[in-house]
Amino acid sequence: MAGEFEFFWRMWSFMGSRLSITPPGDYVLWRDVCSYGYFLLWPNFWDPRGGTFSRVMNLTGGPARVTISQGGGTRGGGKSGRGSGHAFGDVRPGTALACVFDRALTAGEKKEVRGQIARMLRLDEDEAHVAAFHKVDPRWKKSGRARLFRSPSFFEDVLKTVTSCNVTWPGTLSMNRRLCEVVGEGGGFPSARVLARQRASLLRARCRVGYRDARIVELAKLFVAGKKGGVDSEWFEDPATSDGAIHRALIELPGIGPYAAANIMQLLGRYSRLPLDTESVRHGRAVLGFKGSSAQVMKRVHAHFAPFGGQAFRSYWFEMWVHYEKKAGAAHTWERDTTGRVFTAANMNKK
DNA sequence: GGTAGACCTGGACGC
DNA sequence: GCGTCCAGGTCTACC
Repeated sequence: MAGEFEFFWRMWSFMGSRLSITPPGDYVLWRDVCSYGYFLLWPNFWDPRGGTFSRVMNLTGGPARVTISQGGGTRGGGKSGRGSGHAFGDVRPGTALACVFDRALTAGEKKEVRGQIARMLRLDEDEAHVAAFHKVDPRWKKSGRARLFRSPSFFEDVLKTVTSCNVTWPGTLSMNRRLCEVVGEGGGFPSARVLARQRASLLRARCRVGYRDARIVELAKLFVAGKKGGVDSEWFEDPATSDGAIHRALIELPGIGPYAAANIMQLLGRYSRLPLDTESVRHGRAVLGFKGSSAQVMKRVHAHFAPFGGQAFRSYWFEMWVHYEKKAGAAHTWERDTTGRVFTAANMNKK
């Protein structure tokens, strides 16, 4: 009997789990994943030829790699008329998402990973939510753009934002890759618990995070402390918490200033504030035609998008994203290690 | 409240 | 191959 049990246990472990997730009726994987720069940051990987997204997920029973496709994630030429050049571009919106894992998951892990995938892909933003945005800014109704890719956890979103501050985009790519390779379990993004145990000097030397080292460890410790005097993720994710309270709490965190706080707020689905940075100034000058000092252009960009109210960030972002795509091609065609390194305005200007 | 300078890394550039 | 300069947002000190 013991031999039979071992045989079945081995077989069960060897076979990877599969999940089917029904997204909102207008959901398009290639459009809604390749909508924000974080889809290019490790451990995330978008395969522009296959139309699949994969990464290592941190689960209770250990790391597990998932590959997500919609309508099979087929290869080859398509007839989408969207310029995708891929069959996955023709997938009917709302088609079920197929999630394939590299190991068997327990029932508890399946529930856990469904929540993480829903967060990452913004599956909570249903058709009515999208329509509310398009009502305010109809420019994006035809393309259906509305959802912005984010991380499976609030902690990863905060860390990714910290690694995007005061550094050029290739530096952000490098820091995220090294954090996953050096500290992450099984190549996944390091959890708060793991990072809280690290020495700042190790993060600086091996992950090349520079002066952010101590701030990252401090942030991780705050997330581990949670409700006990630290960062209570549930409170931040609770729609009942006011924008003002969240902004005040974020600014108090180490390494989080006005730009990072506004960016984390959009990652929490709160789109009223604009994370204005040097890219915004370039956009203000190059696309909107604003003149003056950086501070003056920033003020004008802010005023320009103010009429969009609670949707300001998405109007601002898609305007800038479309500008990137005009220069570098559609985002779902970007290779992480080539176009994905140079798509920002700062790099395109150098060209 | 506004401003200046330090903080680090990686890439570009000149020699 | 080496040295120098620059971009990038946050934090602190100072006015």
